[in-house]
Amino acid sequence: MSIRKGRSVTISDVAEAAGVSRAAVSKVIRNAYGVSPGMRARVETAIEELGYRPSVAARALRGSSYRLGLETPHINARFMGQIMHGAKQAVDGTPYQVILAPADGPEYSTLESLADGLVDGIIAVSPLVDTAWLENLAGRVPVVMLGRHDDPRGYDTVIGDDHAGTRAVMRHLFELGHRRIAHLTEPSPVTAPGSGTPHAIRLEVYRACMAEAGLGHLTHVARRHDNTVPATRAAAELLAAPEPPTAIVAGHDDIALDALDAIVSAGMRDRVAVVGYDNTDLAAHPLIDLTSVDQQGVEMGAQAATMLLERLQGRTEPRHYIATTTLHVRGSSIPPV
Amino acid sequence: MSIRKGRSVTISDVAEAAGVSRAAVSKVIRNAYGVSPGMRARVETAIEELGYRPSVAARALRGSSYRLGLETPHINARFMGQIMHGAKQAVDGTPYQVILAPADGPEYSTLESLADGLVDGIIAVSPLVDTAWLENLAGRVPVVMLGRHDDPRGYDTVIGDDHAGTRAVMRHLFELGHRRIAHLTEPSPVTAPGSGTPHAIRLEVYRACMAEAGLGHLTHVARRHDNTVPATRAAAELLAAPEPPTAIVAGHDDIALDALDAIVSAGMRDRVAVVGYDNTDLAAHPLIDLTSVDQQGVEMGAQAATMLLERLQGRTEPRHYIATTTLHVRGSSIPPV
DNA sequence: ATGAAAGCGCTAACAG
DNA sequence: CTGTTAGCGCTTTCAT
Repeated sequence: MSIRKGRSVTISDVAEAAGVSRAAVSKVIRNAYGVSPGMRARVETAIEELGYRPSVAARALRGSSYRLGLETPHINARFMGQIMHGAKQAVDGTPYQVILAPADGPEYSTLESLADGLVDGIIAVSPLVDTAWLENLAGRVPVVMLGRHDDPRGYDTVIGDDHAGTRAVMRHLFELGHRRIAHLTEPSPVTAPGSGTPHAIRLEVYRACMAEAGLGHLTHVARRHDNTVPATRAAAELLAAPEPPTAIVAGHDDIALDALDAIVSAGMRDRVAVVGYDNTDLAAHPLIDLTSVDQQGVEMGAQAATMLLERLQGRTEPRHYIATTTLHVRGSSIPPV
Repeated sequence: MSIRKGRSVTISDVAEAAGVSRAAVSKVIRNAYGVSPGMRARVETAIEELGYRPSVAARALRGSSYRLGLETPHINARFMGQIMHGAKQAVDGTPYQVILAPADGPEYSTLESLADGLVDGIIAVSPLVDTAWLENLAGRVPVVMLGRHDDPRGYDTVIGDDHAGTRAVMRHLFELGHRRIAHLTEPSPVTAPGSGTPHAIRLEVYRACMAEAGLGHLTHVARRHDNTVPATRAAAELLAAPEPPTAIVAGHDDIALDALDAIVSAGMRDRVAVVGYDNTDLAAHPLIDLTSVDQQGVEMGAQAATMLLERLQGRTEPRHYIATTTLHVRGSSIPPV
């Protein structure tokens, strides 16, 4: 917190002030082996007095930046908050920091730009990028992917149990007596069959459950579309059908909120059930009161960051973590009328 | 998008492949003056073929990282989304990118760590840091501060018109007939009188309006407290009073949501009005339907980023932007019973 | 218009 | 235990 003017103080300044070599200062700031207590003390004093802060750029060029990058698609933003929280928690007490790189468009470019030497490791939610491409990326910098149901060798993964979570939702709705259940989800690329994205799996499980219950003919999948059809409109269209669904299974809570919006706007508040996914903070709000699947976002974020730290410490075998899910039943899942 | 193995390709590799000097490659990638079309073409081809990406660390060490840092306190997260969006929009088409640095605890350290050579400029929301300290920081790297009503020379500011916004809220409530109006806001440090933070100003204006209306004796300020008293509880206490307020003016929308939570839980849904601030996306949701002050968060973010870009291009005189406010009246501001 | 060369601030061998 | 040295990949004078 010392205040200094002008060009910033470098490791040489500290070395000079403490009467030691730059290497010695470097060792001190990295807690490296081989520094006498006396020297350490003098160096630390000098650092303090000069208000020295190591240049991230220089460190990164030579070794580590001590930054972990979290790529966050703005989609599903509320869930990302949980991830973020967990990740920060996990790096607490380490020299590492988490920075966020918001991905607007193509995820490739955001990931590349993170890998361009800015960070020592990457946590990302990029369901659509190619596995081979990711393996390659992971060869240059440690990578943990969130929400990928693939089984890669080069990077770690953290996923929720989308099968169990979705089955719990369907069972719950069936038990309530619902038969005409629709699924409202993300645009096709993210839900393409076999793509292995969480949303693709939720969709598959939805279909499977409907079929198993002998309700295959009532299967109905609606999607929002980027920049053209917001989820609210997709939901409204669902509700305007001659025989509207009695329950809507939303791909995640943000979509569920939009579904609720459409339902309320259509004056069908107590005729259509809604279930979300992620159990974001809003779900518990009494005005929303949304039944939702909790997949431990905070824990997922923490695991992801921890895995990255392990990689940074030398682990090379891949690890894959699966978070358990819990259905939180709230007021939005009413029985059919 | 080319895929390569092993150690990443450097500027030397490109230079060699194109049969030119490294300096030439550097000029090409920076669009600098003094490259023949022929050379440019060959270099670009080589870059493409090799999948070359400049190292951010190396560039930063020597000049710019082409990264703009946005420090975001997790408080008031929904508003930050607007800022973020605007900032990204503003850097679109420039070589710059926005990265986020979430500030958990002391803002000083997050700011420092951004300034440690990671970014070329900083946008921050740090109401509590010392002006002199900030001026110093701004001497090392361009800084734009959001929500600071001070008049600094070294950095730029972007603020909303908190006076006008809050006056609009109070006028609206008075016109509805409210007299017993409470204010629910952030913990004291951020609302300390004279601190010049947006929340301090909103509080002052609230007090002033109450006094001007001859209602000084009904002034009632409640606060949430970090980690001890959530806003929901502070609101609940307000409602439990013998003569509860008929309207609650919340410091921002997230607090307003908590107030609504408490009100609904207390079964006082149609007896207490609530007004928020920031007009976040949720305010318009029919289940929330929150009257709120719009202070153009997206525009604020865009302005902030633009100002940073201007600084990076050489501007040195400070600029200060004030966003206008608009009150969006919705269902949450009911008249007193 | 092009290239050679000198660093930016730091870390990692390697000597002493 | 401590210091010397050689770069990391890039930008930037300054010659040519």
